[in-house]
Amino acid sequence: MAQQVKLEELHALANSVRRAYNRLRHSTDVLHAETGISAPKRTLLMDLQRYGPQPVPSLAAARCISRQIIQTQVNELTRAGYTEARKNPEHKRSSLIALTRSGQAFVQEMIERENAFIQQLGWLPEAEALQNCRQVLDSISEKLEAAE
Amino acid sequence: MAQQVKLEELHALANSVRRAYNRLRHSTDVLHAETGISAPKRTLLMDLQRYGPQPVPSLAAARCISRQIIQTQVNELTRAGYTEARKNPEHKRSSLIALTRSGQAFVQEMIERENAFIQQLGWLPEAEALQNCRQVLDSISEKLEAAE
DNA sequence: GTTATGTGACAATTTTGTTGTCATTAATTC
DNA sequence: GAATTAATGACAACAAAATTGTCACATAAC
Repeated sequence: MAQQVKLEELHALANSVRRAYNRLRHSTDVLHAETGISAPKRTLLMDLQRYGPQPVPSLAAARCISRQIIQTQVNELTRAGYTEARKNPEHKRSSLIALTRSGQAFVQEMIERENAFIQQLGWLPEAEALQNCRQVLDSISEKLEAAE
Repeated sequence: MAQQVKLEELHALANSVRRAYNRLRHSTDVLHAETGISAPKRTLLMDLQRYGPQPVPSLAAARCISRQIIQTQVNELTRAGYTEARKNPEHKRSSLIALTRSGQAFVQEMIERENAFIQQLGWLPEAEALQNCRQVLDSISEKLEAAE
């Protein structure tokens, strides 16, 4: 019985995650529209900033999509000067994709644009609530990841 | 300064939402692969069960996408017997999309398949943590929605 | 009654992602 | 060390998902 309640709570959370994701994607699409960089590429750049340089297959695995599409996006971002390939000390064949100076500046601008937008909303949840929420989501992601 | 920390916490949460969304989508894709119903359509069916019958434009607005794509999906789901159009007492032209008996059964099967999978993971966060997390996500979604 | 709006239908296009293949290079195994 | 296996980048064909634009028509607003 208690289990039943918990399961429903989890379904409800999954629903809220989808809702937040869609809304977040839409708001940032509008906010960064002028940059001409699509949502998948923006996420890629953000990930590189947050997690540091990574090879293409690892970027693909993190998002559960094929490495081919990430490769294409990276190629285009590299052509645009936002990313570059660096030597990988661990694997000689698979180079690390890293933000260039220009890419770092681009990410910084995105963050500042988002910060301004958030402050314009004039509201934020408690920092502790945010942290707890993040922990729950991350632990779910990790569990699902491990279940592969 | 404290504001700076909070903003970073929010960016981190947005990142966790994206990560959880992708992982969730992948896991459910695998779990429901045999049904042959795509993720967008599954979400549509789930939404109809959770929120009840709704007109097409409202389903589109909830997901921040054009009404045309929802219309197409609804048409296909109706052809498959999972949804049907019902008279809308509020708007005479825009009918309510509802789950048929067969659609309800399909959703029920999905839920049961997911429940079995969750229990197989042998783990769940605390119900209270889930609830708090959901509240934070929903309040963010609502704020973004209101900011349109 | 006339105008404006919202909705469903259809079509063309773009974006995003998958799948398959190939050559090459690195890692593994013997 | 040689042979085999696996991983990576590049390319191509294809499929899915979503956008944009247009049209007809019924409803709502004026």
